[in-house]
Amino acid sequence: MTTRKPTSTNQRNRQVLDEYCGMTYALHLLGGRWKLLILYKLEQQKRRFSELKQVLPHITDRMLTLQLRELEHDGLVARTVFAEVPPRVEYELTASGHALSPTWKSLEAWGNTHRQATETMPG
Amino acid sequence: MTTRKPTSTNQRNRQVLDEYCGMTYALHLLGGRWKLLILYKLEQQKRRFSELKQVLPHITDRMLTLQLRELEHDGLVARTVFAEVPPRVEYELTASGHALSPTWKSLEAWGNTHRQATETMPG
DNA sequence: CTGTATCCATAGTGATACTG
DNA sequence: CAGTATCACTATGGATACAG
Repeated sequence: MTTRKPTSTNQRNRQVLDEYCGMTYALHLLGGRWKLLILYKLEQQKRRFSELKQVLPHITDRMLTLQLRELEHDGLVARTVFAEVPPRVEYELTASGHALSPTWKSLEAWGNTHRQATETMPG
Repeated sequence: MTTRKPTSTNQRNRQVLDEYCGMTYALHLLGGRWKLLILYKLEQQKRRFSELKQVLPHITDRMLTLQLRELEHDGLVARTVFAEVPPRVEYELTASGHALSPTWKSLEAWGNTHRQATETMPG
């Protein structure tokens, strides 16, 4: 039975999250292997589906679609379909998406600093 | 065979990460359901194992131990064992752990803002 | 070109019982 | 008190084939 629902990732207990802060909420929106990377690539410029695949070399069609859908659902990415032949779809960040910039700059800075501080660690 | 190694979470392809930035590196150190919460609780004050269990009501012994070990291994948390009876162990943030404060304040702020902006969204 | 459907492997998490 | 061991389940991610 199990009622499989593979069309959505990160749909864990929201109840648990609600007990905590915006931080945890944010982490769940951003969790997973690809979302931050996608956001990062879209911050630079708006891109088409195939362009995202090129700048995210290891991602599969399925995962890109899935992650993009969730990002769209969560209001971080806007999707524009052009009624053309061949079909064209463009993705770009919303205001909320762009508002994340300071955060991940901070996170990136911390990551780099901490990485250096522990660079002798085995991989 | 599969060589099960359940003692460590978040040990995915580091190769993929290396292509990217400190942000992604940081996300892998911080990923998972509990780490940010643990860090958050430890920033307020140093705590014992049982005290952490109390402030993290839904966590299991196993997960708390696992996450704490990784945090310790990654240099974010310091563990102090007191040779007493009954045993006492205290956890506290390292300098690197504390250095994350600005980041998660930023993330939390974004989370709260975005949450309000989308609060009409269905759960 | 931009996806969707199906099947599958693995990582992450949790429940429970047991130990120094 | 502060863990460890074992087993099980679910979510996440991936391969491949197919479709509008």
